[in-house]
Amino acid sequence: MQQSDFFQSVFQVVQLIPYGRVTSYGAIAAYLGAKKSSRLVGYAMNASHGISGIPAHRVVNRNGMLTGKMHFETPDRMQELLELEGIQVEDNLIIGFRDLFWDPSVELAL
DNA sequence: ACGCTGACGTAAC
DNA sequence: AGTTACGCCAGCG
Repeated sequence: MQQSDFFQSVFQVVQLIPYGRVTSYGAIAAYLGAKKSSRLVGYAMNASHGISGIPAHRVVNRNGMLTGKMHFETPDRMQELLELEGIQVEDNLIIGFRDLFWDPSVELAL
């Protein structure tokens, strides 16, 4: 494997995100037991470009803001994909983010 | 081989 | 309550 185990874990969690739901980098990092490494989660997403099945558009920052939209094929692609899943987005901010938030440490840890 | 940057988040001031 | 600084680790210049 080229990517570190941390990266693989991130990809796996991201793929587990249900349709119409979103999560944050920090939530994934916390689930992996490295909340301080939240930056690595975002960085892992950057590596997900060459991997299929990684809905990076469902991963946003703690504010529910589409900070990484600029890294997609097109800056508008991320918001577009979210709206297609029924998620309302305005000014790069997910509306009802708290309600759509999917926490792996809660949904998976159970 | 070395250093800076970067899809974040928390702590400190 | 708002702003600044730091940590984390991999990728790239």
